Amino acid sequence: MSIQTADFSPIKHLFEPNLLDEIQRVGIHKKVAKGELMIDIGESIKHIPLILDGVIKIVREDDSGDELLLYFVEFGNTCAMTLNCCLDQSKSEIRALCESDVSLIMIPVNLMDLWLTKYKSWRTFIFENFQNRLNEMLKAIDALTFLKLDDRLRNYLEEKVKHTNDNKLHITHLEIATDLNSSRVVISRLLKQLENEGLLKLGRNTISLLN
DNA sequence: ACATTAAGTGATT
DNA sequence: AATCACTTAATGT
Repeated sequence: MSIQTADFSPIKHLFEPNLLDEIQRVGIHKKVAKGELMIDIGESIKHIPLILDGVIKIVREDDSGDELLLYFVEFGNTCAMTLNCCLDQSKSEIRALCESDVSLIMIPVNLMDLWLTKYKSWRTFIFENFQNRLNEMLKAIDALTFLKLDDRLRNYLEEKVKHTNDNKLHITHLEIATDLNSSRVVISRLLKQLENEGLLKLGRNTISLLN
């Protein structure tokens, strides 16, 4: 996939013209299909992803191999954890999966430092990203420690709907359970409860949010 | 028709 | 809230 076919409009306003030129020259445009693994835990990072379109989900894994959803990354953003890894050349602490089809630009890591001194808009972009991610992370921690599972489930569903622009979600109870690091049975019961409260409608492989 | 996968249920910790 | 041990229902081959 050549860089020329990439639609830059989502990030156009973020960077100064000179930088945009350079991004166009050195960036590699990639399209990744829904469900694909982008970065796995332990992988070293050679490129910084700039997301043009789509949503990526960032998960953490515990010792027993259970996944826990940390947050989503949308267009015009980068994953701060990735940036983190780039800075000290360490291995990835997280796993990145495509929540939808994703279109992105890969920037070689070595340019990251250079651009920090060279372009003001790049600095702003990086700092803002760190800020955003830090906030997202705080939200994730809050949810984890202060919210009961049924509240977390509700948040989760809301966020899903926001990302897909469709209040009919195509997802299984098991998938939700692994995202929230819970068990399928519990999720099924909570969902049933929400259905009885009239908040949603359940089907096989689908959950329809009502309002 | 049979096997596989998703979802529902009661009991137990 | 989690786990077990089922059952039932929907789908794929």
